[in-house]
Amino acid sequence: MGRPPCCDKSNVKRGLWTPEEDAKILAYVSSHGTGNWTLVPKKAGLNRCGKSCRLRWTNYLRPDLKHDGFTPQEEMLIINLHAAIGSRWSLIARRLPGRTDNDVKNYWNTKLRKKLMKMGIDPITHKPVSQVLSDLGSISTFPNTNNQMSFVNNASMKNMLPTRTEPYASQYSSITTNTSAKNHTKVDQVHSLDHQYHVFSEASSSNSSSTSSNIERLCSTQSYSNHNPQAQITTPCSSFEWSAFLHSDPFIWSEFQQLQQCDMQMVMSLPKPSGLMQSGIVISNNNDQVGASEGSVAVTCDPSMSYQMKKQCEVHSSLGDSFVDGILDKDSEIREAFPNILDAAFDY
DNA sequence: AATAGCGACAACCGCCTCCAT
DNA sequence: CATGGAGGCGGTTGTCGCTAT
Repeated sequence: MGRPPCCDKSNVKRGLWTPEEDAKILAYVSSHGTGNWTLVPKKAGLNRCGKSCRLRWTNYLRPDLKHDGFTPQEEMLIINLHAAIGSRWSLIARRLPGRTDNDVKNYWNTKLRKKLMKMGIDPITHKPVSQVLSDLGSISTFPNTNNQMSFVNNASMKNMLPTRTEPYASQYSSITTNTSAKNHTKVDQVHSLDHQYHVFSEASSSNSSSTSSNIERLCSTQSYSNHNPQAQITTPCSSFEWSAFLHSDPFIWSEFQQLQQCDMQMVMSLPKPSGLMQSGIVISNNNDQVGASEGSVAVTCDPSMSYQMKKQCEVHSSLGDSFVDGILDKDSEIREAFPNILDAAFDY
């Protein structure tokens, strides 16, 4: 026995909205405000589902929405937040004023995912494709090796594989002597990211008794590392350096240089930029790229800029009011209490 | 000129969470 | 404490317009 529908689907209009319908919603909201969307269609004189009205308002009609294209800074933020928290579009959208979760999701699916794949980065794991392939190759418990081939045969994968020689494949292969890593099952490797996201879900539950412990487990950029054997042994002094990867590719490197020249003020003026510090962005104090921790992207800026960003991060972190902010705040606390925590090797 | 293919984006669907009762 | 409903969310589908053939 399922839940009854919120409205009579057969009698409500569906599909694209007309300007007249938009006007009715705007008029209704301007005089009554939002809330109780099930009553909106009736009161506003619309033959639409209340849920549909709410979506139309939140995704399109809201006056604070931006309808222009995404800026490079916004792109960067989306990529890094996606690397940190996965496809939690609403959380990501909250970091982008004027953007909705639908906007971000669509932009990711149509543009950014393809862009990353062209760069040779797996958009799901945010790892270099060669490493993803080597991870797959190392999983001997696959029923048959055709799985790997079907992965490679994916059209998009074909496009990116021959485009570059990726330097880190050998570097990753050189770090397989860690015994703790060997103790992990292959299944663990496959599901390490899934696990991370699962724990995020658990932690986001307000009444979960394990919330605090989960947050503590997640509250640093090592959340990947803690559960990913390969990442674990590469951080913080990973032999793989993103900077080398970025430098090695003229296309990518020129894009980063362009980004570097862009005005970072926009990023810094975001309501809660503290996410930058935790979502994988590593800010360098000099003009040389520094090796970012595994799964992150390094962004350079001049020292004063870096200081300003860090400063602002500190300010905003104290104002955190969301789940992510909670995690980030906790991270800051732990970093202060255990300044060397990122230097410690994790062994589970 | 017709049309197939594709990308972008709007909208929908169904599940989940939260909260009022 | 249990339950039902509203709203939130992520994944998927539909539609439109542009481009290549």
